[in-house]
Amino acid sequence: MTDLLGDLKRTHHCRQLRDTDIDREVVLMGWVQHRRDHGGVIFIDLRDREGITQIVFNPEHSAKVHEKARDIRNEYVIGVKGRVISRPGDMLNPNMETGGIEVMVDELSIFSTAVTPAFQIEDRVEASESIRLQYRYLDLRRPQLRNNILARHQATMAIRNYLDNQGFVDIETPFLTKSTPEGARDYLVPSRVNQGEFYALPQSPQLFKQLLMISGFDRYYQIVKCFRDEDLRADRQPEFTQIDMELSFVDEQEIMGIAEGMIVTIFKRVLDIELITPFARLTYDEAMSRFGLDRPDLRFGLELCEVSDIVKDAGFKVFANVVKNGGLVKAINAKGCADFTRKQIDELTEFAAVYRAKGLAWIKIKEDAWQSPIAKFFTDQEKEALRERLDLEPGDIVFFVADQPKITNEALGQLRNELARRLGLISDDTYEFTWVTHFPLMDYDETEKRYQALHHPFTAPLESDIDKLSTDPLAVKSRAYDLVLNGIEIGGGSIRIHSTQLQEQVLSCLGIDAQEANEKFGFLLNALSSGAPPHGGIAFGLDRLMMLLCKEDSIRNVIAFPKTQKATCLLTEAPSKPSMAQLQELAIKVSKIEE
RNA sequence: GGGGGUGUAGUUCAGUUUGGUUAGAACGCUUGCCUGUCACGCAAGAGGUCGCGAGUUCGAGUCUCGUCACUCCCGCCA
Repeated sequence: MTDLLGDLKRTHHCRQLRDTDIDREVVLMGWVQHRRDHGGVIFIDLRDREGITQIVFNPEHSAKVHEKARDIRNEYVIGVKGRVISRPGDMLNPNMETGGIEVMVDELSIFSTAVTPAFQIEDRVEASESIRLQYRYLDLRRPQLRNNILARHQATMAIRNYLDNQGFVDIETPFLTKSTPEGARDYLVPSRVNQGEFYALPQSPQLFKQLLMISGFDRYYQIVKCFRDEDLRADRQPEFTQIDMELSFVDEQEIMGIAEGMIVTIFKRVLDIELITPFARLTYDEAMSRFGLDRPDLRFGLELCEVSDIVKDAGFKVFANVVKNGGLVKAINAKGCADFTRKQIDELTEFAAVYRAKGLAWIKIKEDAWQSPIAKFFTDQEKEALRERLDLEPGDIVFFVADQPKITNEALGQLRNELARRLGLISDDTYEFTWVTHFPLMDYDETEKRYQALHHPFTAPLESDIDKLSTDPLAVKSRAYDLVLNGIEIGGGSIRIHSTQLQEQVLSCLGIDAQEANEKFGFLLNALSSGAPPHGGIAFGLDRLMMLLCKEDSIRNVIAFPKTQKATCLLTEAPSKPSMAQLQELAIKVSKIEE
């Protein structure tokens, strides 16, 4: 039989009491973290959201309460009334915030018993992820996960405060909405009232926030769930949260400034770190050239260096042919790493192969000679040019990738990150931000044989590039920008197209004719022709941002109830099969049913 | 769709390379003892479908095939 709350009123939480509270009569409530029964005196560590306080049951103080306390087990939920006392002499616990005091219990209520938990509720005990997800309510009791969720709350409060001060209005947009043909796979929701038709859950509120600008709300924001039915990763969940913003009458600089201010506020509030602004800015072309990726990690050097011009006529046909066919030969000089073993080099080659690099050429620079399978193919002149370009000194090893530009950059850019990890060049406490700007407006989809928007079809092209839309679409740069933190994209946005005519022109470039455009985005085109202010916006991945702030390597650890890699919820066992009645109501026949 | 890793007690793992007696350890749990611990201590005890299924074998946790789950990555993710 468990106790009711009765007229017990909690007076303090479990991280609150100090020696200034000695002699005070208090009521604490919480979960039993540990019980230490000495036969006589019993100690219990009482835990709540805030922390832990030691409570004491002494038979000499109250035999009846002590007797009752003998039944208490871990994770029972109890309430105690008692007096704060100082700990005797050398019994202070400097490892606990409340280690100077304890509560001598006069009254004990056991609100709930608890079965033995599937795993111990302690940070030092790491259970497997599937057992943690199955008992997520227990996992969330662990300080690490609990603190992540609390930090997330701090972050969203800081965001709401900041954006409110900047004149942003929080407006909700629909979850049951229209499928957008471009982009990720949609989650579909069948309509009962309109049988055979489906809503889509939004991949982002993109179109609605642009409509809100046209409605004149001037500055909109929303901390909002978005849905994408694609395969999961450590930093990708099917439902995730964006800090979504849109502003009228602004340019890139103003949006980036406001976004920086928001990031600064979050870091101050969550980590008490003062970030320095403005953040670094790189153009897309520069990022690709120097780092190989559009999300460069600026915490270390190891920059990429193009050597196509030096090796284009080399006896090493692999390099020469790549250059002849429009490819790119780039290199990284890993300073002082000439002692890499054959095994290490093989591992790195394998690593590069993941990103479709066909090989990884290397040269070790020794005191007297170059040691390398390919050194013999270079003339002295070419060697000298490489030495100068790559700053080659004895003790260095240099890695080359030669392939089509996309592959060369991706493989070598990833190799750069991998080398930095292996060499311990990455500091855990450094936060290096950079904006990446001037993305290409579109790229060419080889499988579908058409141009595709890199960002989305509503992104404005650079004004100076508009005339290239018809002549050289791939050369058109956009007014899009990403914010990158430590090599991870945490946000992105753009100035939008606010002219119907330009929007139609871009859509036609993307192979979407007037009729199709009208079916898919007719409402947007109509709205654009009804008085659209110049506008733009940005959206941040709250989960990724929190992952970095909490030093986690998966966003699952900053989401209260995340899904597994197969997009299931182990706690609720979603998704599940619908009943026949449900399917009939929706006029849906399922073709793949196992019984 | 593809490649890698993992799966053994409630939990975390060892054992699998080279098949062979009763499958171990730590923590947790139960019981007893213990009045100053704080990851209390001491003693005793309970606890196993070796993910699941088939196969090879005199014999399978161990070998083979299949399958399921979790996880990392590639593709995919405007």
